[in-house]
Amino acid sequence: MSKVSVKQLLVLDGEKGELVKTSRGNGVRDAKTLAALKSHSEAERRRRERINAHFATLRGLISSNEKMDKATLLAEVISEVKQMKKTAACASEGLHIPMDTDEVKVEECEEDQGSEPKTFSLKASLCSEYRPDLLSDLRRSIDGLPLKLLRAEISTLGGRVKIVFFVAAIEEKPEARDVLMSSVHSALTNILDKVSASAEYAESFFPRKRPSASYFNS
Amino acid sequence: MSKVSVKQLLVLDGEKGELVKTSRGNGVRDAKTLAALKSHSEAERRRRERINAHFATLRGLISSNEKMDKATLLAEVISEVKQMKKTAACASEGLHIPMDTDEVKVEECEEDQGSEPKTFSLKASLCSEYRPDLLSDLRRSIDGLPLKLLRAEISTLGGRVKIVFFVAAIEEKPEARDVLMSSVHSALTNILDKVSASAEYAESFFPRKRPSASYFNS
DNA sequence: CTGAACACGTGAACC
DNA sequence: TGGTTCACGTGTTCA
Repeated sequence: MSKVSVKQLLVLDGEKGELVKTSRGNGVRDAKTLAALKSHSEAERRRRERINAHFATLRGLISSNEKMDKATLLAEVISEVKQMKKTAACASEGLHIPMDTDEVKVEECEEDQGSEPKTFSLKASLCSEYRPDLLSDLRRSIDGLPLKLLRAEISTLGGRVKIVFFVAAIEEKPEARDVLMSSVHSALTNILDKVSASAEYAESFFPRKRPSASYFNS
Repeated sequence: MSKVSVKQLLVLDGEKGELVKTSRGNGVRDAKTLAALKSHSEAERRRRERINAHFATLRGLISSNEKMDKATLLAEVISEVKQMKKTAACASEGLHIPMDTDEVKVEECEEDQGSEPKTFSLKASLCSEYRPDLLSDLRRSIDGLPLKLLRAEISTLGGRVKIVFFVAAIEEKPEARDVLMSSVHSALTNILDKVSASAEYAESFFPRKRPSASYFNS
């Protein structure tokens, strides 16, 4: 172990709060460790400022206009996010409105009965941020599968898009259904991943290493 | 001020990390202050646990599946909340709902200033009954014009569709604007005529009014 | 060895 | 006066 194990006493003067060394056994080698300690505390201070800036931002974002405890602020944020996710899911389910959560869903539709050969229908949906090649990618993925596209619905809202399409497949074997459903699912998931990869816009604006050019104060 | 101002030296043993008092000048009166100190540290510990529990909850709520820094986690939460608020506001107010009357509209957007070459933006919209080849017809029309498609919004409701798209054009001459606008308008009108031609019989049943999209008006 | 990230205990301020 | 919240410096650990 690389424990430093400095055999010395660090004496904290309770009156002035200064830290003085009582170098026991060796001379003045504390210049380095002192500098290290200082940079350490400064780094920690920067970290604190970063986090607290985000806290301040959250305070501004939360509808409540009272000043809150850090903990209760987080609790408020949590409940608000939960509520928003719930209503978003509701809106996305009932109406076909693309809400905030990216998702892909594949479910079985009603059985096509009586027709020969036997077919079954799927309802697949993809909800994501829009990107230019989304539709062509989607078409390519669908074309690559043994499916017949029955109907498709596309809706957009504020840069987001929800695509629902209904496809039919010939049922060769009963066990082929799940395979097909999962392959549809993975095809859509790939598209969704490609979206989030290409739209990787970083809203991060915190200088990693900068001699503290006055963060912000509001 | 009720400064305690204990005149004593606190000696930190660097080897074991223990904190020992070297009571300077007075005896062992720390029984009370020690208890207070302990309860203080315990309270602070509880506070930390509370906050960190909320951090953990947020980690679970955020869609990202990586484990993140506290600060980045907060940043992520902030951006998600912002996004949610944006789409929520958009959904409640600015929805482009396909209404009862077929129409095509072409209007000028805000001027793009400062960019070279000079461009200007148009907002064109088409609202009609849906038919299968509508989108491909539209795309063909748009591709035939000297326009750059900036953004398009498609929304559907009950078999009707409204398509709004924003295009930019290079402004060669000032008088070319009106020419271009009218050509866009006629292109869309042609598409709309083709739609109503294929669904002509339905027009006689619903001359003018329709059950409108009432459930968007909360 | 430097740096980043965390938990901890403590001083200060505010009911 | 305690009780509670915050900021700070520090020890520790990991990459």
